[in-house]
Amino acid sequence: MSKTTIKPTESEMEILQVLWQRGNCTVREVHETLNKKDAGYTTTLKLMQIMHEKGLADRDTSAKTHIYRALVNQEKTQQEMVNKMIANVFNGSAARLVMQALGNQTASQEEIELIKEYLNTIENK
Amino acid sequence: MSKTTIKPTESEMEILQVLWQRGNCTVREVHETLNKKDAGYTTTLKLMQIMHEKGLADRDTSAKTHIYRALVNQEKTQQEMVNKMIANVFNGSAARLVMQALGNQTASQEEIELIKEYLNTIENK
DNA sequence: ATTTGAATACGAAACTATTCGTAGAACAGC
DNA sequence: GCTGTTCTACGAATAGTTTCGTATTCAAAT
Repeated sequence: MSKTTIKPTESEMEILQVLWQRGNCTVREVHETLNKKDAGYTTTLKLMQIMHEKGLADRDTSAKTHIYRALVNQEKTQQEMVNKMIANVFNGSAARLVMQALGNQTASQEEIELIKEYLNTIENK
Repeated sequence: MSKTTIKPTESEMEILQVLWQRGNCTVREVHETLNKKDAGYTTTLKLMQIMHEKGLADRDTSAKTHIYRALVNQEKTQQEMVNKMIANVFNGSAARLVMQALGNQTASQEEIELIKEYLNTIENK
């Protein structure tokens, strides 16, 4: 069995989203993408250094300004977090989570169509 | 605007699930329902006392053994946590979360049927 | 009434996460 | 070469979470 799964913290997740979306990034780029009023630059730097220590991110230190990239897979990480939430918040019922997710304002008509197509896909096999 | 939403911690969520399922509970009942090998009784007690301080739970202290009940609504809390996850992990896309949730082993055939019905329901209005 | 067992209260330790101050290195422009 | 800016490194302060040890209270049973 491989090493126990690393669960990113909330701050780490925010940074991972930027890295997943934009690929290789400097600390400055990440920091400005998530422009939180509260946190300073060195906070973002520190967090990304910790992510490197934990194995969540890799970095190229050949130049003065380091380039970071995500080391964990986006789908796999999302899958793990959803599973954890199903177990921890929805008592093991994926259906309940889905319905809560679709019942809110963030689920648009197009998204619902996407999901229906997807349901057909997984049902036909 | 009401007071800022309280986000339960992971341990608090475990306890809330018991309170939601079983209604009124003593600390002993909660502790034995989630029989974690690691945590002692006073740990559960302390957590539930903190939940009371935070307003997550109410308690009846008229008898020696206190009776706790959840003060936060299950659906509302789940909704908030799903929304947070959509924002924080799925970049705002409810559809992506749903697909990840349905793509794993915890989604059974019956659950998928439930969801299809639900989709028809919300589409017909 | 004394003992025993179970409950609460409380504080502190251990751990984790987040934030920032400060120092020093690298570099660009003058 | 200096000067100022940008970057990394590092340690420490702060905050939040989880854990448990210990003291005390309460009540039931002997």
